[in-house]
Amino acid sequence: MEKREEKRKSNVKRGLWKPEEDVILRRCVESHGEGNWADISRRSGLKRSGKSCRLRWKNYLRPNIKRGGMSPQEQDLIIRMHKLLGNRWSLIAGRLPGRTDNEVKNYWNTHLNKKSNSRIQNGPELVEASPDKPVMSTGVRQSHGEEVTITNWVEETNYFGYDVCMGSPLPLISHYTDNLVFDPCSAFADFFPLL
DNA sequence: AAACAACTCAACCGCTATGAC
DNA sequence: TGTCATAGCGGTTGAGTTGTT
Repeated sequence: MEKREEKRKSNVKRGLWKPEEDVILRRCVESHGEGNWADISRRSGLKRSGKSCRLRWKNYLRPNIKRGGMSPQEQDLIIRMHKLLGNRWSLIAGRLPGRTDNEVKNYWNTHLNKKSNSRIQNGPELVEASPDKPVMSTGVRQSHGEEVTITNWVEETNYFGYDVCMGSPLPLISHYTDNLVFDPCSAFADFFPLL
């Protein structure tokens, strides 16, 4: 029997979460804490895998989660970060308070991918990151692509000089007044924490 | 109103990283 | 050092929704 078929026939529940399941999971996490998802899965009595519980909590139930449409600032930041990092959704989401990697990824695939492509077509040729050919490496997941030196990366992306995404000589630090400021210093610290 | 296509997004899958033993 | 269990990540799927003919 196929592995996948075996899983489907097991008694682990899958599919959309019901509101009552959310309530149970929330109570369980609040009383036992985040972390041991296999244990939470057992304690909750929900026939969900630990993995499924973790995902549901992380993407929908945890406090301070932000739902709804992306602001123009958020869109802009996603495009810029994607230009630098490629499909490193968790890193990108880390700079968007209240947004999850899954949400950022979905938003990119459904909305911004086209927008970004059209910008690239209309603008000058740019260095582009991709999962296959990352412009830089964070050193967090070395299995993804080859390492490049910081110097090469700065040269390739023109990181500290120009707006890489738009291909125009705009300063990277935006004028936005909220916390969605693309600050190269903090971004650099995120990417190279040991330097 | 019905049929079909296109889109959206929640959830799942497979893989890698990490930590405990 | 090797093995196992678990967490986390990115890619993919598929059900539901919306738009078009």
